[in-house]
Amino acid sequence: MTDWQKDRIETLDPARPVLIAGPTASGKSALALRIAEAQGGTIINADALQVYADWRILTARPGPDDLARAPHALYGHIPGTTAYSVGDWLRDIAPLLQGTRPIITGGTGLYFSALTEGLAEIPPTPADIRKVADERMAHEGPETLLAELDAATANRIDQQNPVRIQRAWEVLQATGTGLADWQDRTGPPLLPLDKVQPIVLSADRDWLADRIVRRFDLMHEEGLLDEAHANYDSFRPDQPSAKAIGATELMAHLDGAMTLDALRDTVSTLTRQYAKRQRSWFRSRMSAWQWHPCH
RNA sequence: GGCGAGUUGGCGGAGUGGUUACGCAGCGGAUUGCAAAUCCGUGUACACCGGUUCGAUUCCGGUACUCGCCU
Repeated sequence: MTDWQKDRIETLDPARPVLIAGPTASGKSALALRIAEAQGGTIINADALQVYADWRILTARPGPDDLARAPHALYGHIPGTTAYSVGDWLRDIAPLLQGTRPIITGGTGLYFSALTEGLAEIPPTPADIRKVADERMAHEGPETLLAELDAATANRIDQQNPVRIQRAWEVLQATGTGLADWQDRTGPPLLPLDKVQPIVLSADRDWLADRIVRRFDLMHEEGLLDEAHANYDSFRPDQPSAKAIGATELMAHLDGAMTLDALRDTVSTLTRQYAKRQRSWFRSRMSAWQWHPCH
């Protein structure tokens, strides 16, 4: 165990929940594991892609050895073909907060913000409405759906962002109430910040970039290509788990359309860019958290 | 040695006598339900030296380098 981790853990109250956010490849999982072993607790996933059953290696989900060291929850519990969102995650995590002390770990800023700041209780979008929305977006374009929104919502959302428009349209369509109205009635959070020990790991840009490349090599050694082969036949680029960075690229590699070196470069670049977006979220939305350098 | 083509920002790649090409990467940002998603913002670069011109990355000459063909 490295010194900073040991020092950090000793300051933690074993009775209170711990939240660990941080950019990809910063060592969140390792820290969570050590906290669980030292103080007890259940490690709960707060990563949007690690909930999926396929792509265990690619998404850096804990493996059998890790699972044996401490109780884990919400990892790989959703089929890669099933849609999943922050709302689903909040509903999944709610009952777990009653049990043993939670150690919530992940890189999805939206999930943490929803958990500690609250999320409007909007019913999930029915599959048929999603389908219509997808088709209309493709054929008629976002402008058409934007024009059908209520004024309050249209004013609030980013009108240049097609997925924002589609979400707002789906909510209005499915519930008859505008997204803005729903958001204005947002209830209290499941886990307010003052009830938890929130940690953000911060990593030096270059240090992380190097880790990201090395992690690809580790994944490769661990059997990334085997995992890709196993997923090959059922792979659909539009299924939810296909959003994992590297999934479509891995398929391209198996098809002979991309060399291993190109795959490595591409995945590293995409991952670095993802880490940058994470940093943006953390900086702007988690300034009240306890920031801690991870190296 | 001769002839020809070329030399544009980190990379790729248009173009013009005087106003931002653009794409990628990089950097910054937004983000209350597909978030590892999606979106927004951000670069005076025109090989070098002269000449013509009110003005040259763009025209002319030379130099250097690159590529091709020839000897």
